[in-house]
Amino acid sequence: MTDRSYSISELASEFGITTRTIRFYEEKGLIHPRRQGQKRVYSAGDRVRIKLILRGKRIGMSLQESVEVIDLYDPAHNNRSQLHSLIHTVQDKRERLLRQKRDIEDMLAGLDEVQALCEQGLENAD
Amino acid sequence: MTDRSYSISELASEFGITTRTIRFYEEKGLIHPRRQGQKRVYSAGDRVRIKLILRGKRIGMSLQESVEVIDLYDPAHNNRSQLHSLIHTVQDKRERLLRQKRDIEDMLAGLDEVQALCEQGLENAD
DNA sequence: CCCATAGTTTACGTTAACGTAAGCGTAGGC
DNA sequence: GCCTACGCTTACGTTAACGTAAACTATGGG
Repeated sequence: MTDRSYSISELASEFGITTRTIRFYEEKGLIHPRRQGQKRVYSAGDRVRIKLILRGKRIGMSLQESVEVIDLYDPAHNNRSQLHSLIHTVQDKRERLLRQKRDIEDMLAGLDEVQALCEQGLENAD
Repeated sequence: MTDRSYSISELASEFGITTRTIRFYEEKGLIHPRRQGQKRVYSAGDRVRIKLILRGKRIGMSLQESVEVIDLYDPAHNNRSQLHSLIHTVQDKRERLLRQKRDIEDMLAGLDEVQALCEQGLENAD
């Protein structure tokens, strides 16, 4: 069920992006769909990678940065020779994410205030 | 105390950006420092605006989007004729921020797993 | 007096992340 | 047999957000 495959336009419409974008991601080495003749065929894994890339984009990561994070999950990178530096990388990412989370919470608090002022303004306008 | 003024290089070094960046923000209409002769003089308010712009950048907002949010706090925009659309805008921003927050939390959870695997790998390597 | 420091303007260069257009192949339906 | 939909490659265009360089001004110190 999870091993079905997808066409490029199928994924494009699912994620609300263009086929050009998907080909661009391949051009940049972010995904590696296999081929049937000329045509690209995407696996469930390819689909997840795209999903994760888009998640990264939503929180302001560059494509390269997203892939960097995604590849952390890849066991291939888990050769013990680099486990320590990997942990360090993870720690860096975590700190940046926590800061972003604080930034977002601050901004949400600001929006709360604005909204309160708005509603107050509406009441007084009666 | 909060009404002191700042030179361009002072703010640049405080925020870890270049003077070019600050002038660029002015060029784009994001800030409007006053002048003493030729020289730009920044108020505490200008400083806060820059700070907020950089906060927006950290969470992946464009400069225009940041200013849009910052201007929500500006009472000048609070003419009741547009209070409803303002509330709508606030609601939109809020939803996007909440989604970003979820994205970040998901990613943090992923990092937790990676780290756990790393530490496990280090133990087994003994 | 001269130099170093900090500031200014103008203008061309650069990178990321696609958009857009041209020109072509191919498989299915009427 | 031809059209339509979908896909492919190649290549130039575009926008945001600055970087970088050149050439000039102002000023305080030694």
